[in-house]
Amino acid sequence: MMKLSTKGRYGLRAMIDLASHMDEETVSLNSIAKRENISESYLEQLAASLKKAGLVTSSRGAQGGYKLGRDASQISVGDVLRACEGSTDAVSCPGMLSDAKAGETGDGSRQARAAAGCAGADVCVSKYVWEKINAAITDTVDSIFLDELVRESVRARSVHPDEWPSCDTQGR
Amino acid sequence: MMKLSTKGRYGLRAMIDLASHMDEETVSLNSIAKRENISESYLEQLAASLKKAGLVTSSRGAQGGYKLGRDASQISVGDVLRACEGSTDAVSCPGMLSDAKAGETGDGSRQARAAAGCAGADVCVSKYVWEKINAAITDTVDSIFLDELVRESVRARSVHPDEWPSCDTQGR
DNA sequence: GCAATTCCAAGTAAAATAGTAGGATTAGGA
DNA sequence: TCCTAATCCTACTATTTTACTTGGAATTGC
Repeated sequence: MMKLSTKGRYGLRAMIDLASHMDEETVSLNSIAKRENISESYLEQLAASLKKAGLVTSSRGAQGGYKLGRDASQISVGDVLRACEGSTDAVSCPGMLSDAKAGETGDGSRQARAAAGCAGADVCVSKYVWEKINAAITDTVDSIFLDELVRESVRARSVHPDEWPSCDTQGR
Repeated sequence: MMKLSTKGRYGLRAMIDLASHMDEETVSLNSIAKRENISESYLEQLAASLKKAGLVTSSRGAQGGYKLGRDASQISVGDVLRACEGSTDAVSCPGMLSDAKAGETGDGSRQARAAAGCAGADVCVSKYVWEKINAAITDTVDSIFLDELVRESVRARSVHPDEWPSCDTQGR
């Protein structure tokens, strides 16, 4: 139902946590997992994606751990979500990419394409809508950077020192 | 991964189709299903949701069918998606609603709340992000109305009379 | 009455999600 | 040099959600 999965949600939480501990040499997944109340082994998978995307670097062995791959001001929420979720598109319609699988019936007739694709009157008008939705999401997530969120979190803590509103751990 | 499901996608297609046939007395699901290449029985379920939301009206029996519940210029894409999908929120975090299930452990200590909810440093800073994403989506879908899409689809058909780009029927 | 239609409630196969499990590898420190 | 803390890697699995299908009952125009 168009929900962001835990990958994106936990991933962002982990990155904010990491950005908040830039002073430390390295941050272990174990410490993030404890602070954020997320399964460590599940975090490992996210860390792998984040590393692949260059958003974090790691060092192995004892006293090893993770660091941000670049300054927090250069990492957008979109970067994180795309790394963890694969994409931030709410809709991707085959017609938007390559014309996947079209003409599997063997002939290239209009009839065949219509049967394989969407057919009929309104055709890809919905595509026009999906593009707008995707653009709105992209614009939003690409305009928020980690440093802003770290500042926001410091502020939130000082305003409500002993109030920890429950958030998205079991968000489904 | 934050995808709109077929409910929302088919639902919008069906509504555009219906809006394009406002001249007819009623439109049967069977005819929509054929034109849009969507399973009729699946459409029935969407029709039920759309009807519940007041977006369509129906008449039973032979020659029965559906009509738009109000003028196409008064039905937004957001109306349709919310009816079909339940919500358009990409993320809904428990903390945004009632404090569901908090304190199930029996005591109301901070430790317990932290364990049940999200705990630690960044707390609900992510919430700030989710709200922005949800607002961006809402703004977008609530600013597009069916009449615009009908006009757009008429135009699209006249510009590409024999090109039917495959769209979102098997969009996953 | 019969055919076309909406309406309704379950059931179901496939896919995606949200994890777990079990180890191999690496490196710092006692 | 071993021990321990850590990343890294691959696979497995339970649960949930999705995308339908099935089988009918109720309604109404012709």
